[in-house]
Amino acid sequence: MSTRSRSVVTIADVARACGVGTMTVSRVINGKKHVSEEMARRVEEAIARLNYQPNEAARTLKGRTSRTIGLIVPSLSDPFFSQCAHAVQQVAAEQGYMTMLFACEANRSVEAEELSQMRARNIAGILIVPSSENSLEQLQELRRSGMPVVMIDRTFAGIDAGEVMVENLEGAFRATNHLIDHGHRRILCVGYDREYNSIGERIEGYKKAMQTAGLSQQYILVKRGVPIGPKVVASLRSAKPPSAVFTLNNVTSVAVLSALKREEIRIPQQLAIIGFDDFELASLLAVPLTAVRQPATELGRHATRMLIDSLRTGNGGERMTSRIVLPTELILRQSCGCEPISRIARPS
Amino acid sequence: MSTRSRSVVTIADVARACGVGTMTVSRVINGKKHVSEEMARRVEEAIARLNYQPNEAARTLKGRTSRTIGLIVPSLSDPFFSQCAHAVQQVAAEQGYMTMLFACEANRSVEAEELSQMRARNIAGILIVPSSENSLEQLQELRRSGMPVVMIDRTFAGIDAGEVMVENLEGAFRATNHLIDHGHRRILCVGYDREYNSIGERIEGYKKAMQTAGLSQQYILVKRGVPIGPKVVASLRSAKPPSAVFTLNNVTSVAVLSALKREEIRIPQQLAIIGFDDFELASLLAVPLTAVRQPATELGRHATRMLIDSLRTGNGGERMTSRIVLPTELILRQSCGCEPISRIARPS
DNA sequence: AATCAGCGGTTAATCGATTATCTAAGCTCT
DNA sequence: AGAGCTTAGATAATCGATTAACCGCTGATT
Repeated sequence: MSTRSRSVVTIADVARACGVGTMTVSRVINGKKHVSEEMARRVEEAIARLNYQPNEAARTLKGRTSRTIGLIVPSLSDPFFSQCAHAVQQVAAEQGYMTMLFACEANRSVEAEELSQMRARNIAGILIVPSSENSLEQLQELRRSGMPVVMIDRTFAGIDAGEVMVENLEGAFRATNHLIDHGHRRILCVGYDREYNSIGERIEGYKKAMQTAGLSQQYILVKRGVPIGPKVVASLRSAKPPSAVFTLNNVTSVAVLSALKREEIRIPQQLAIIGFDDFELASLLAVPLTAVRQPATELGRHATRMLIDSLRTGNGGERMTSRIVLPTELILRQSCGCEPISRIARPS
Repeated sequence: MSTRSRSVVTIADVARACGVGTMTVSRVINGKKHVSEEMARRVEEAIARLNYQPNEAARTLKGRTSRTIGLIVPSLSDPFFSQCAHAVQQVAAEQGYMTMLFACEANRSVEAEELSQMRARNIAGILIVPSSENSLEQLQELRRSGMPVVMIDRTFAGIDAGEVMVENLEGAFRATNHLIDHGHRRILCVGYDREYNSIGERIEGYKKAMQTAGLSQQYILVKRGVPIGPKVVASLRSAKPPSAVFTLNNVTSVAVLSALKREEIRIPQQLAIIGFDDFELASLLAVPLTAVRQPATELGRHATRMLIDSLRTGNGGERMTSRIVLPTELILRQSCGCEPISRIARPS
């Protein structure tokens, strides 16, 4: 017994307890060869008895890489991202990796700081839902130093990283067409900023549908932080009021719905609405929201597998331009004018 | 130029570039004394030029503790926890700490694994919303080894850790009384398991209100995973059907609302409902939900400050039985029979 | 009989930053 | 002038696990 009360059990303590060298213990821990079964049993017994646990910092320092992947999402309050994060954590855990989860809250300096931490902490690889162009350079530098990177949901051009996306254009196209099929002619496209390509693709989908139908396009696109609901309400009082809106994401849908409720505007009679990105409570809303569902869980799963693959094969140093694009699904509810299913099923 | 292309810039590289010893560089990085301003400038310039970043693993190994706190929550899909996590991350970042966020998804073995990782990674301190009694022993052991621990939202008896809670009993008492004030006599208390003391306290609040009013209590308490909505619906067809329900948390509220909607049961006419734990979309629901709001952000803030305080003062080794209890707030909407405010404000 | 291969194990170097200890120089004060 | 103190910096030990290099032994090969 030394005087040190820190009670940190090291590999040397275990070795001493068994009367062997540290290398032998290390071999047992890492399942390497050249250890007799008998010895392995003794060592394992000692590990259990002393409640020894390898110091991750030491392992990382020597091994140059931790068995940890970093996940950066813009926000945890958006269920789309939290669902995604959940999937990442599950798959990573199955594969023996820990996940460090960071929410940058769409703050570019926070995101930069987090990326910088990734390098400092010898993260094995990065999963990111990039939220600011500013990080591009930093990501590129990480790529150059051999760090595998997979981008989820959004991508930046000019960076050699994996990509896992959804069919934004197609989803938006179908959503817009659904409104057109319901007889709407003046359809407003609403959303926050267009700094992410995913939003851009959705806008393209809307545009394509409108053009194909020979309709003129109407937009309300604002910067993050600008209240968007009131603008939509105001547009209803304009000369050519829209009869329907297509909201470009979750947050927008909620913002618009709030404003419409506040103003007691009837959905879908006065204004129909269809949103990109579905969420759990969408079906319990005053008027259940028709929405384009994104496969958040699948997105997270695929991205994690892609990252871990390139970790395993060690080709993070090479090009890693895999790209997976997942389909979306249009969930029909009542906000676009479809008949409520329950009414059809059981007329009262 | 050596042959190593790993491109890891070390403190030695920086020192060499300035023609000084590593100690000097280290002093500059950590803002210690005994370095001339002139020298400090040169070193900082070299750090910037070489894009040097201290290796966190090495720092941790030597310093015995990382500037990282671990946060374990049961789930990320529950907005209460994600809001809380957000607050933790913010406060921690302000204080120069990183947050490792883990979601255990109420899985006890995952929680155990995560706690074990905490120790292996020399986490400075732990914030936890404990979800399984099984972790108690593990937490106690971590406490004994001097690791500061703060429990959020729920606590376990017999563990010497900080606690940041809400006034569960009081909140539930007021909620139940609100229903009683509306003339309800048969009030059903519904929720998942009672393995957390926070749920237990809410039940106590309900019980106290009912007893005080001389009413008899009715419960539906099920294990996690059991569908609870149908049970509530079934109770309406019993001999003594409840006229109101008090749901013990977020998840329960949503489950019950779903079932009521499916069965087309009118709220609050056929059944009034009041929930513990408010959420963003509560006001946009078909019938806006009256709920007991918990100060999730404040909870996270206080817990983080408490943890970092004990990290600073280094009294994590001592007793750390601080306890903060935050008040709740009853948010009146329409699910309990109150007049819709908008109707009052502007009769149409 | 001599060499070789593999097994089971030890010793010591290493990863990168921190830090105790030490040297040298500059300064004040009697 | 020399003791005493502060400043500026160097050297080397240290944290705990991994791993290259090495050693002695046994049994097989030629």
